[in-house]
Amino acid sequence: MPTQTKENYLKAIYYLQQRNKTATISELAEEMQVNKSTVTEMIKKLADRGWVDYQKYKPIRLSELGQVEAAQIIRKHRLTEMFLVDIMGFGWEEVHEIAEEVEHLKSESLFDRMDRLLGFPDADPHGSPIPAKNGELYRRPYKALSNYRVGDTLRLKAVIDNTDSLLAMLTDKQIGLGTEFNIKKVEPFDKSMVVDYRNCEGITLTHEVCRRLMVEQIN
Amino acid sequence: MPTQTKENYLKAIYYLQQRNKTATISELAEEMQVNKSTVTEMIKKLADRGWVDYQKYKPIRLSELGQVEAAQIIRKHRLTEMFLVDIMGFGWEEVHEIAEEVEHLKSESLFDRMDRLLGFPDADPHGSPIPAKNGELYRRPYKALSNYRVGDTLRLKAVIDNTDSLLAMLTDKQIGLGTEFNIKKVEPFDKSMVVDYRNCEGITLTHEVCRRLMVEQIN
DNA sequence: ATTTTTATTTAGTACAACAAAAATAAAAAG
DNA sequence: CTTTTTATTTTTGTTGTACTAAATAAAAAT
Repeated sequence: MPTQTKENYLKAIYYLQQRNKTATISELAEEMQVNKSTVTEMIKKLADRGWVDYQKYKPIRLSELGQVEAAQIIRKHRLTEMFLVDIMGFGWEEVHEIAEEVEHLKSESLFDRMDRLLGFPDADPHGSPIPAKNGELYRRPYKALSNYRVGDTLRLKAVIDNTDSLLAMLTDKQIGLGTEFNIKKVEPFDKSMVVDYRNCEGITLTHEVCRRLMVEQIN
Repeated sequence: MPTQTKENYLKAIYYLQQRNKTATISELAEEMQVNKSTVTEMIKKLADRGWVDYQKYKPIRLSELGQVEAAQIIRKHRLTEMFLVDIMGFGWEEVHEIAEEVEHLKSESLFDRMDRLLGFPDADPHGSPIPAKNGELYRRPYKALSNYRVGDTLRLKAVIDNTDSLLAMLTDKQIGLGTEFNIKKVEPFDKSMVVDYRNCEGITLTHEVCRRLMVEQIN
């Protein structure tokens, strides 16, 4: 059974792999805010327990086992977030921190019950998919809003790299999952977008924001 | 901030104090299933941090601070149990283990939210009182069913020393909080009681059971 | 007053998580 | 293809938590 720290390493590798197919010692050291030597040591331990495939000086990848282990932690995290929002009434910008703690609980029955009470949801409150218990995950092929152009109509399906402050801003602007955007203008200078949605017109979203809004096209 | 282990020591001292006004090294060693020397060492650390009043060879007591600290853990435990039963639909015999884990979470807002959703309950699903955040606790003056005699009518208000198997047995016998008992007979030989309740008549409860059923008299 | 019980001290183990500095390997640049 | 740079690993060492066994001391009981 991994400790909390080891679980956090597994998560970090999982996310890095998702971005870059692979993880490096340096990336992990940056991510975990520790010395590279600490990471090397830790990776050896994870390799010993069969959670990562590792040969020295080579990039790191999760093993089958580690993949499942990591996915289960992420499953717990995302189920918890969904539970906190849907059942307990928290705002979507409040739940990440709490879920960071709860995801390390061992009681499987707790998470199974959440799952059932929520009707076996397939995404968390930010639209991130919830892995199955066996580690499988259906990733939807959404693209970022920043990839579209004037005239396109898009529905918000997920927010990635979501920090509390980003989510709070979106809430403030009345943007949530399901919101439908019409792109009115794209500024060539800074790639910011002017969009309409709901009863809001001519709202400017910076590129930094648009990069994080994952949408599906509906026209 | 206490570690999980230290929190468990605080709880253990709290419970022992409740029974005996005070806790000893030996009792704690037995309770925590560790060597006495381990306990001595740990108690010194707790004393250093101001959670227990301790002089060597003398009995141990929680300090004001330790009292509050312990009460808060117990608050979290009991709120969690209540939440698991009332909101999540677990049976009262299923929740102790889960709550043992959840009680160590640091997110205050989670427990505050549980509290609110439950309507600020004053007892857990087994009738044990829930401490306030400041550590205060209103202990009701219930007595054990075993203290009463033939002809008395009693309402079940709490189950103490509740193990999962005891609770499962009570559920099986259709006994729950609020159940009203009529004492029909008390066997002098083994102090077992024959009682009527609901639609059940002539049910025998051993002394071991009756000692753990805390009741109020209603006639 | 001596024995027994209980508690403490001492000395040590094991493990987790970390870092600094030196050594080494791999990759990039010349 | 050698040199330089960068990335990684090794070595050595720290800190903290939780624990034990054996020796000793204090308190309680006979």
